[in-house]
Formats: sequence, structure tokens, C-alpha cells
Amino acid sequence: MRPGVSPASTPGRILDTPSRSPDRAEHTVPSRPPAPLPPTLADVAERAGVSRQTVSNAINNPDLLRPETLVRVQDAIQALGYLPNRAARHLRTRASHLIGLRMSPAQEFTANAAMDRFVHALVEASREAGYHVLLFSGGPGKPDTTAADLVRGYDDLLRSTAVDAFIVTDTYLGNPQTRWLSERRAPFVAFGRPWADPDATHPWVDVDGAAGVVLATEHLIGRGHERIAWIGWAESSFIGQDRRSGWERAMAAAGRATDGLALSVTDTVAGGREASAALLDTAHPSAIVCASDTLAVGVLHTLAERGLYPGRDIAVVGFDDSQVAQVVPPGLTSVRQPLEQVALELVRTLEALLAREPYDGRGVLLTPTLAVRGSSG
Amino acid sequence: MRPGVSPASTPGRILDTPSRSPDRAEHTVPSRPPAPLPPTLADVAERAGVSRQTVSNAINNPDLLRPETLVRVQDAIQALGYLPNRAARHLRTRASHLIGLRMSPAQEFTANAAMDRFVHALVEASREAGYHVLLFSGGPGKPDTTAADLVRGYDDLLRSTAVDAFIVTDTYLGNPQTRWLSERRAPFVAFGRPWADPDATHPWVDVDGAAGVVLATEHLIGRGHERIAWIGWAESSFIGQDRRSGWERAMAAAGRATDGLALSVTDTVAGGREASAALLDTAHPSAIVCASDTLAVGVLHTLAERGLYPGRDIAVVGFDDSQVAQVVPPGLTSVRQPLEQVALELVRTLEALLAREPYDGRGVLLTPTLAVRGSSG
DNA sequence: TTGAAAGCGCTAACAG
DNA sequence: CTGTTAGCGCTTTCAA
Repeated sequence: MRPGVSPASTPGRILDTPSRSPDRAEHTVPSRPPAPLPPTLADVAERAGVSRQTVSNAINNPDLLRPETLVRVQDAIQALGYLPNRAARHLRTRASHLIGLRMSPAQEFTANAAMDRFVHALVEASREAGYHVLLFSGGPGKPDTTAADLVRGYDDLLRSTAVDAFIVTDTYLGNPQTRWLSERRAPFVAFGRPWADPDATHPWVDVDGAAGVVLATEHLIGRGHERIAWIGWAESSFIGQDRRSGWERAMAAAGRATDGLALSVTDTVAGGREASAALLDTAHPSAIVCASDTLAVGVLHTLAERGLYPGRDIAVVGFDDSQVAQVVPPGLTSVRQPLEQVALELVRTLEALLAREPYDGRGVLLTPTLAVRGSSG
Repeated sequence: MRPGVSPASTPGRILDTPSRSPDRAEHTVPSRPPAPLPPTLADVAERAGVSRQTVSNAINNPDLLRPETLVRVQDAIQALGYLPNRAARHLRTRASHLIGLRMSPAQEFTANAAMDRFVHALVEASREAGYHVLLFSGGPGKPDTTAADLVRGYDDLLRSTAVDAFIVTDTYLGNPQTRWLSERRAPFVAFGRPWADPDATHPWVDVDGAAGVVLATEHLIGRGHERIAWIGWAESSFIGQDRRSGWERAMAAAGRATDGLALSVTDTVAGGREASAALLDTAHPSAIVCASDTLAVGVLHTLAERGLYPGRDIAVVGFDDSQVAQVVPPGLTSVRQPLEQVALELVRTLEALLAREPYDGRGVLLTPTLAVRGSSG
């Protein structure tokens, strides 16, 4: 850091539209010579005075070497900063050590921040297993998306042997990928149960949404709430039904009635706002549990409009522990998915799969936690 | 979708701690035979009745082929679903067509959702240029991070020739990566100006934060606000100073005094909350511009505590157009970075760099926009 | 215009 | 325990 530098002193071209300025030649910096090529096995072998194969063994089967040879080779590796060329290794072993993950388009104007946290967790978990994450795009979100488009990204990566396996996240859309990948015999692990296809035998990891909502509802019951409402998604959503079942189960266990206390809407702020307004008018709940933070934020809108304070007048709980839940005043109590654990389990399952270990076909279900904040008292 | 299926019918193992159940053998599904290997050049050549090199030419230098041969080869490629093996091509051409991007740990309890949007935009822009994004981790965020740790991820990827180039995003921390990468002659483009190192000659793309704050401040001035306060970061932050200069510039242009109207704090919700409380007590502003959405959310906290309504009693503007800004009631007006354009420019610059085109050394500066919402009237 | 030969850097199989 | 040989699938000379 050089404290004296004015922020505006760095020369730059200000562009409103992204285009290069035409007078480039006047300011041209000659492109510098390329970086020297990294050392190869042969370089290490020569330095250590052994054959290339011995260096390869030193890396992949160290116990085959006599200790003193091993040390000599390792010293040479160290001195040269040698690391095996991934392309060559990939070509030879047919393993890229890359995991493919499709980024579905970012959902704006919602509180769904989970993807970011998940990607971080996955990158971290992959690293520890010696893998990197390769991102690709395409799929739902654009108009005119056909089934072929949906699997296109997967197909290309598979046919070009770019990745060893996939993590599939958007299983909830009724998307054809998991079935397609299964038929294709492509290695993959799904984040999300095969709700719509109970015959599916592919490995999966998921979070027990119902259990999370049970936690939330019991929390509210413990705070003395009698009339606890539910705002969820359309009946056709398996995940939505699962989460709702947690509310029903916890309410039944506590002997609370649920009549007229549930509403299904689309997963938008407006949906949550309107549903909560209707519920407050007709069902007079003292607490509302929502299937998502997006819906819960909608409830906060209604409360703000009516001069009611979340946590004091009406308790509100969301789902996903998004950044919004974490920072919105007075803090939104929310069900938090253990995404770090999910990532760990996904990678672990993937490793077993790639090692061709038999699969027990039962999936892994993880339990979420509840992040309690001001909106619930 | 099979409507009759109960959400709870899918068998799964519920785990509180991530561990595999021991009775795996009882439920074992034999691992299925591996997928057949994708077709190679030789397969296509045989089917088309030509040599392998001719197929290679059909892909890389189509004009070298007689049209009828070309059609025959293309038909064979189509029929077999052939795609070149990336590892082989990479090994031969020394180009992985992979761009490395380090994911710094997710910042929770802030409103910094920009990374998610940026990654999406980058993946999309890369795809159109024929590149994929490879994610790696490590770096700042963990305790005891040394300079060596900071460049470790880059170094490993470079030495193993895993990526062709990097996009470097966290230039603002005074991190050593850009300098290190430059010395190493590794191809990279930075998202962010080399604030701390005006001698740097590496290519970069950035967003004009000062211009964004000018937009925000002028917007408030246009709404009739006289006393517009600023909540920013510590003086040592170049980005913070840049953004602040926008406020100062717009205020000066409108003939507004700024004495006592600015405060510098850490970039947290609490920081924004405390700073706004102090400003309201001492400087009596009618509007507050913040260096980040996180700070702006802190202002919303103070307003909520005092029974004041954002937009009606006090106008608030943030920076980054995070999901929080988009959904928090009554909507937070915020400066939005053109991340899609940024990604496009980064990839474009990278392509030129990798093509060894001369670089004009001036960087690309893009102008943000202002997303106006309820918090500013 | 098309084909033959070589080799990118690595590892698996086998010989010594 | 170490070295030799071969080949993963591709592109790039160079001849035909």
C-alpha cells in the first residue's frame, strides 16, 4: 500500500458501452515474453540422476523406492518446484480430477443466497479430496429451453471427457438431468432427493426440510404461540410439501389446530406479503412460519405497512438463513441448511462412486439448524 | 412428476453427524458398468473413410478439405457425437481453455451478494469465448495466512498447467497476487484497479465507484435534499476513498456543505447503525449515502429503532444492489455494478492477452447505474 | 488435398 | 528396486 497515491491517479478509460478505444497503438505496451514452461518429469529425473519412471513412482508409489532414492527425487522435485502436468496425467489416467457444477442463473429479487454459500463449501470440500470445481452454464432460466438444452452442458463436458463427475443441484425442477445422466451412466451425485422419481437409484444428499420446519415451529410453540400460520409454495412442489409437513407435524404434536392457518403462494416477496396480509385479516395468527426467506421478507413488508413489529407483535420465521435474514432488522429467525456438511457428504459420495465402491442406494439426509433472531422474540 | 408419491416415501438415512451407516452391505446396489468411452478421432476417421489427420483438419482447418470430404467427415462427427478429448488437445496445444477464479470465503452477516452475480456473469461470458471457469479456494479468511499461502492456489494451478489464465478479484486487500502473478509472467486480468501500485502494467477492468456515488448523490439532490451525509470506510481503503470522492464531488457541484456530514467505520451492519445514530444526533441530515449495502442496512436498523421510515423521514442509498437491497422493505436504493459488462470485458481482455496482442496498459473503467427504490422517496 | 510420422508429459506393464 | 517400452488422443510438421 502506498498511502500517498491519489485514487484518481491511475489512468483508465471510462466506458459507458464496453468497447476498446481505437487509439490503442499510441499507448501500446509490448506483450512480454511468455512464462517459461514448468519443469517436467524428465527434468526432475535428470536432476535426481534417475529415470523418469522412478520419479513417477516417487510420486504415485513412494514405497517402491529405496528411501535414499526417494529423498533424492523429492529434493529434486522440491528444488524445481515440480508438479505433474494435469493434462498429461488426465490423458493417461482418464481422470481429470474436475467436478462439474452447473450454475443456474442467479435469482435476483429473492433472498435465495444459498447457492453462494454452497459453492464455497463445495470448492473447499473438493479441494480436500484433490478435486477442483468446473463451472458451466446453460439450462433453465432462458426462454425456449428445451430438454436437449437442459442436458447440453452436461453432454458436452462428458463427451469431451472434461470432468470426472457432476454435482447436480437443481433436481427440484423436475428437470431431466438426473434421469439422463443415469441412463448415460455418468457419475454424479445429486443435492436433493429424487422426489419425483422414487425408482431412481442414483446417490444423493439432501437436507431434511421437514425437520427444519419442525424446529422452527417447536421454537415458536415454546415461546407460547398458539396460532402459528404457514405460508408455503404450491401443492405441486415436493420440497414445499415436505417443509409444510414439518409444520403440520409439530402443530399436531402440540395439539394445535391448523385450520385456515395455511396459504400457498409463489415464492416471491409479493407472494409472502399478500399471503400474510390475508392471514392476518382472517386467521389472526401470532406467528408465521414460511417456506423461504423470500416469503418471510414479504411478511416483513406487510408488518411494516401495518406498523407492526416483527418479534414483538408477530413472530416470523424463514427458511435458508440468507444474508437477508442475517441483516434485515431486527434479524429474521431462519432454518439454516448445513451446506458445509452437505458439500462434504457430496464429495465423499462422489469419491466412493468414482472408486467404484458399491452404493447402498439410500442417500444421505442431513438435519438443519435454527438461527434464532429478533423476528421471533 | 408422479403426483401420488408421498414426500416421505423416499428412503434415506438421517444423519446428525455426517457418517455412513455401517450396514451398507445389506442394501448394496452393485455398481454398474462404467460408461462406454467416448469416440475418438480414429473412430470418426474410420467411419468417414479418411485418416485421423483429415478429421483433425476438418475441425481445426476446414478450408483445407475438399467440400465433399468435409461433409462426409462432419456427418461422421455428428453421427458419433464426437467431441475432441480436452486432455489430449490440452496436452498438445498447451491450452486448457480453463480460467481460474479463486473463491474467497463467503462473507456472512453482510449484504455483499455481488460475488454470486459476478460468478454467474463470468461463467456466461467465458462460455461464449470457449472457456470454462475453474474454481479454487484458499487465501485470506483463515487465520495465520502468510503471503505464501495467498499465492499457493495460483502457484499450484500454474505449475500443473491446469489453467490458461486467472481472473483476480480481491485486489483491494493489498494482496500480493497481482504483483506475484506479474513477476511470474502468468496471464491474468484483474477485476479492480491497481490502487496501491500505480506502476503496475497488468490489464484490469473496474467499475467507477465514484461515478456511482455521484449518481446516488445527484439523485438525492434532485429530490430536494440539502443535508446529505456520507458513511464510508476507513481512510486507508482506496475503494472507500474513491466512493467518498463521488459524494464530495457531487455535493461541491451543487454548492452543498459537507462539514460534519461524513463518518468512517468498519464495513458492518453495526458500523452503519452506530454511525447513522451519531449523524442523526449531531448533523441532522435528511439523507445518507453509504459506501455499501451493509452500511445502509445498518442505517435502516437505526431508523427502525427510532420509529423513522426510510424514504419518508430519511432517505438512504447503498452500494452494490445486493439481494438485501432488492427485498428489504421498502426497497433500498443502491448503486448497481454492471457485472455482466465487467465479465464480458474481463474475458475479452483475457482473450487478447492469450492471443499475445499488445496491451495498451490503460485498463477498462465501467460506469455503474442507480437502482432507485423506496428508501430514497 | 490427403496421409505418414513424431511427440506433448505422463503412467502401466514388464524386464532386468 | 530401477529402467525400458508403449500408448492415452490430439495436432503439427512434412511428404506424397
